[in-house]
Amino acid sequence: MARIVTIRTVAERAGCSIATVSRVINRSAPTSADVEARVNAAIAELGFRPSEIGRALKTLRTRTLGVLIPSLTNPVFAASVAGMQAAARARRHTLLLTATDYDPGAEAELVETLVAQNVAGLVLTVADADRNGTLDLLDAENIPYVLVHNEPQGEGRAAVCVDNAAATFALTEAMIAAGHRRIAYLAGRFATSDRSRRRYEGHCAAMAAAGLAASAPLELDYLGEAPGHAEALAGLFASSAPPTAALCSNDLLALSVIGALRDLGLKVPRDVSVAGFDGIALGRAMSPTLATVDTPTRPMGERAVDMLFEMIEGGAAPRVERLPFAIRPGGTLAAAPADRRPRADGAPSPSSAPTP
Amino acid sequence: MARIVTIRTVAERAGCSIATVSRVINRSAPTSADVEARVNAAIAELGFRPSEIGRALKTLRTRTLGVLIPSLTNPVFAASVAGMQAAARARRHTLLLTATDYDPGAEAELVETLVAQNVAGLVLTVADADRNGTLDLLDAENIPYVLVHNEPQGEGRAAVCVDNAAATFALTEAMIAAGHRRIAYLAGRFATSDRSRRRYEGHCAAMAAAGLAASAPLELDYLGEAPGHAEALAGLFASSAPPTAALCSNDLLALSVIGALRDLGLKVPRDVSVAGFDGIALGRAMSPTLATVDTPTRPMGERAVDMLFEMIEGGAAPRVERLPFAIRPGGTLAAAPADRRPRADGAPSPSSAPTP
DNA sequence: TAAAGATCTGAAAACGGTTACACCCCTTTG
DNA sequence: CAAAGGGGTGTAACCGTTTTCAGATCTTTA
Repeated sequence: MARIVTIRTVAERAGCSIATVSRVINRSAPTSADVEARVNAAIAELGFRPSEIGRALKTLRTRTLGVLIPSLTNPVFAASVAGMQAAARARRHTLLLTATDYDPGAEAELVETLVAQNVAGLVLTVADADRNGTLDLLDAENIPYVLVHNEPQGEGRAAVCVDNAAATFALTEAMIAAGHRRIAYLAGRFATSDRSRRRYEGHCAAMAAAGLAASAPLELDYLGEAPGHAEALAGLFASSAPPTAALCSNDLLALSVIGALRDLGLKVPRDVSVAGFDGIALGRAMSPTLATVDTPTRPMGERAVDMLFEMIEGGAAPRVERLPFAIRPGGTLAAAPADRRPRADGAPSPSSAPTP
Repeated sequence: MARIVTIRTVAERAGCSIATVSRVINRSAPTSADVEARVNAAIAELGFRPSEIGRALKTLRTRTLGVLIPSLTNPVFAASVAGMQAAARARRHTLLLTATDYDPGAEAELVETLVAQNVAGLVLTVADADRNGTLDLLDAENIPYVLVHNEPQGEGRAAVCVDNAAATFALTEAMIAAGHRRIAYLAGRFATSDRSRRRYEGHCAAMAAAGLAASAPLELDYLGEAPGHAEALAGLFASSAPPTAALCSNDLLALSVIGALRDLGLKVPRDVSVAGFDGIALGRAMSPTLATVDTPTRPMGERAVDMLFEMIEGGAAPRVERLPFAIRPGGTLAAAPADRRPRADGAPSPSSAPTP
């Protein structure tokens, strides 16, 4: 099965040496028009296609890029992989795709698998780019890679991302402008991830700028069928001064939180406003629409691959590239309700200003 | 860069031949406990990982599966690739992923690219599995492959799909039961694809069974930002006896159609009922929810890879496996409106029966 | 005690390409 | 006319594995 026709078969048919065939294929050295024609004819007749394996063994470099993401089920990563695929195809490369299923422990093994295949370079979305043994290893072995969605500190590592802190700052500002004072910050399982960290920093900065106290982040597991978010949130929202808004570190988590709030008998956005982060299509389609941060996921994948090639071919130095984002207003973020407990002066709460 | 440490380095360090190292790694022949320990120690110290390239060159078989899909942006394919990835990982294989971007002409070239990488097998979603030169070529070269989402005629080709005709039959029945008599059938760009064909057949069969005439399918391009569906649909719905329902050959198309109908001033489902096919998450989240056929996309990807391994390892014969589907009722499919034009006897239309 | 296994190991030949090197032949130049 | 140069080609080494084959050592059996 598979391929029986090799470069030797072609050489025989064309009446020349395998070296000449190779030269014709790769235009790596001048060849006479005569032999060139014979070789091309033989290739066409035999349906020959040079084995990438044989080629790779000699050059120790494949026309393949290794990709590692948490999960394809998350439309954010699916979109960025789609972008990578398009950019790679434009350069006649293919993607070797692996997914960790949100298990940071799987990262090392999967990256090793990819490296063992002699990929030309890697595009990775890891849990934490700041302290990551796998990335250290790649640095040491001088294997080119670009991070996507991660936002590492400093400029030592190549990455394509958005300015997570600035985005969450802006989103928090919008919430504050809508009159919210007690805002819960809900983080996904990746609470320890670099982007989660940057996002929370942005949130805290915005709260501080408004003279408000940020609450500690509540870590939730946003995967699986029945994550039991309702119970996790019950305590938070049963307090005497419950949050009037919940800022979720990503859209999928926001959807789950909205469902959990509904289970608790709370209406979104009447009782609680909710916002997410990422800008998935689902958020646009649902009702009310999801307030979130729109991020250019597909272009991020494209840019990551382009940057990777700049490093591979041009020896470009690694740098962090931040793509523009936009706050997307949505129906889930409304004016804060008037305080449920009567205030001392009995006046209506000033926090019921309309959404800007 | 990349790997400097080869099997030779390990052999040197362990004080044995490379053949013995290979034997220890693969347990392909008995080795003494002594040398085994030395080799394993050397491997660990050097951080050696055998090159898949070198291995593949000798065995002419990689631990890699080639995947070809139309697009990752469609959650249907993203989910099935996620399933493939999981199943492949369980067998220590990785996926080489390519996408056609809905261009059937790209199929041949991309499959060739995959084959040139000596993949162990292929998982494909093609436009048309019935007459497909690329598949003929794979058959001739005896390269194992499994189709997903395609529903080929006969049993000559391995495939994992749903019974498209039966599903559309059931969906059409539901529409008829809701009182719809004039149903438009809207197909995506893949109007000539095998699954589109089977789906339309099921629709026609259900219409015939109810003594109704099926309309010819209207082909729409459901990609891009502004597909201009509104204009395409304008003629159809401006007729004197416009359809009261639209059956769309997939969910993404259904979403686009709903938007186009809205642009035409028609309300869904008050004026027109709409149903899709696939069961994407978006359909559940939107309001009203999308009536559709729920298909097990992720399990389909898993099953396809498992089936592929059965063929590669066990030499299993190709067969078509149909996974179960379910009609998912949704708010976009409601009772047909009473006929707008008064009937001869002036009586109310009997078609306004409630949804079952 | 010699012959016949059973176990373990190493040398070397693949696998399918690329490429350094040598070579031939033809043209140009001193 | 000899030397130099260059275009076109072939030979063979090499890339990192696996695997065949033969050999070495040790144990068992006649």
